[in-house]
Amino acid sequence: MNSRTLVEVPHPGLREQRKQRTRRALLDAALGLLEHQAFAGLSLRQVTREVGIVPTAFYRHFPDMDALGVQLVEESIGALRRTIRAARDENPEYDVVIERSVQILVRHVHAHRAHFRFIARERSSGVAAVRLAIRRQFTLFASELAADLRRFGLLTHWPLDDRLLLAEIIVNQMISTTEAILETPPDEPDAEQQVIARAERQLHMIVIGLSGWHQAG
Amino acid sequence: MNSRTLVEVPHPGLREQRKQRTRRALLDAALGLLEHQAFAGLSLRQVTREVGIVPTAFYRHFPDMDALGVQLVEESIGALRRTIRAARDENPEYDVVIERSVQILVRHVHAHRAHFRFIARERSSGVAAVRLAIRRQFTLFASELAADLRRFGLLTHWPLDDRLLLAEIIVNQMISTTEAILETPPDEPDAEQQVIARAERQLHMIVIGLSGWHQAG
DNA sequence: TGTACATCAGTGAACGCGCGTTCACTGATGTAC
DNA sequence: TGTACATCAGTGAACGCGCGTTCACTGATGTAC
Repeated sequence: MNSRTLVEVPHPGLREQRKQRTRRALLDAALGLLEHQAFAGLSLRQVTREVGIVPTAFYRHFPDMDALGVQLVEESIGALRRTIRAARDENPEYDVVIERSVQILVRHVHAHRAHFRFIARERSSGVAAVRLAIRRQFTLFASELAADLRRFGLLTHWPLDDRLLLAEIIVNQMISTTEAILETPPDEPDAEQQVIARAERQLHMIVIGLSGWHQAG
Repeated sequence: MNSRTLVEVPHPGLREQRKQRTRRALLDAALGLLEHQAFAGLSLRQVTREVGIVPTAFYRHFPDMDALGVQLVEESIGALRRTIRAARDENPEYDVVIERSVQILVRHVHAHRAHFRFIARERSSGVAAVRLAIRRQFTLFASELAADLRRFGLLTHWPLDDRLLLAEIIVNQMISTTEAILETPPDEPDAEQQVIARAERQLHMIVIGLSGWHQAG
């Protein structure tokens, strides 16, 4: 199997390398333009102009703009989910998970600001294909979180359904936090620190406050 | 003052009546078209075509499409806020407020489905003027709720800041619930009943679960 | 290694379309006397 | 009540513009021998 792969792809090939570079440039150009406009308002001609190729060359890479948008969703949320999963695996003790999770979210939003702005904006508006792709990823997120919550030890006596409801609340809260981070000016660390502090306290309120709920309620 | 008003506007005048009817028709036509597309993609010509007037006549009513969008935001959220405030005033006992609030939300989403879809979609994307108008209304909502929470008796010993954080969590949760209701097909009451049941349980988890938090945490 | 042919990323002209906005206009409604 | 003028919501032609998509093409890269 290894040798077969080597035979089929000895090295990518100069032409293929250049093609991949152009494809990447189209995705990055779109992402850059999406900082200041909605995906629905983004034209094929704008993107190719930004890259420096002729509009018709776009069709060598994507059948239409929708396909480019779905690709952006998949690489954005894919990277986020992989990193958050990995971080949760590294920190199985529930009492540091909240601080760590907020830190991870903040770091990710900084590192992939454009991707997150795109996701936040297209989440509930715009092109149907893009919106559905985003929604599916968030559902996956919540169910992964529900499974992990169990491992934290606090909520093992809860029914599965209630852990899922709680996971949804947390995901909603983190989406809202992401939007708040994106809205703080990049040059105001104080404003952002305040957003972070608020997010941590809100997650504490939800998770720790609710840990005793089934006895109390 | 009364007589002055009567003198100035004895009756609206035939021409003024017709103008207001056309203005209303423009707003309603836009709302109808927004069921199936984003505001940023809505053209002045589409709206006037729907109403049956010539594109240039649009300028007799609004300086541009942005102004029409902001007007839609204000009438949508204005109506919602007034009704929810009134309902809370009618039901000062905190233990019925959750069920009542969810009922009110559901009834409103049904009665003003198009308005709510518009708000949900434009909340985080699209035109800046519209987005900012929506955000301001939600902030007002949360601070009104924080004030009312105090009156329910449960949270009087909490610091003001924490009541505000909790109010934000609840508003986020209700926005999320609204989006879930909008996504259930109108002809599937079972699916919607499930959304309602989940929303009520999640609000219970937040409000009742957290009421003992300051002692426990 | 050298040659002859195939592939295919990117080119450039052309198309028809819907857009926002301008402008001078029309004719019903409103107002002053 | 009747007349003469003012207002102004809606008209219709025209404009320049950016759009997505088609098509035949070019020339560098890849492949078979």
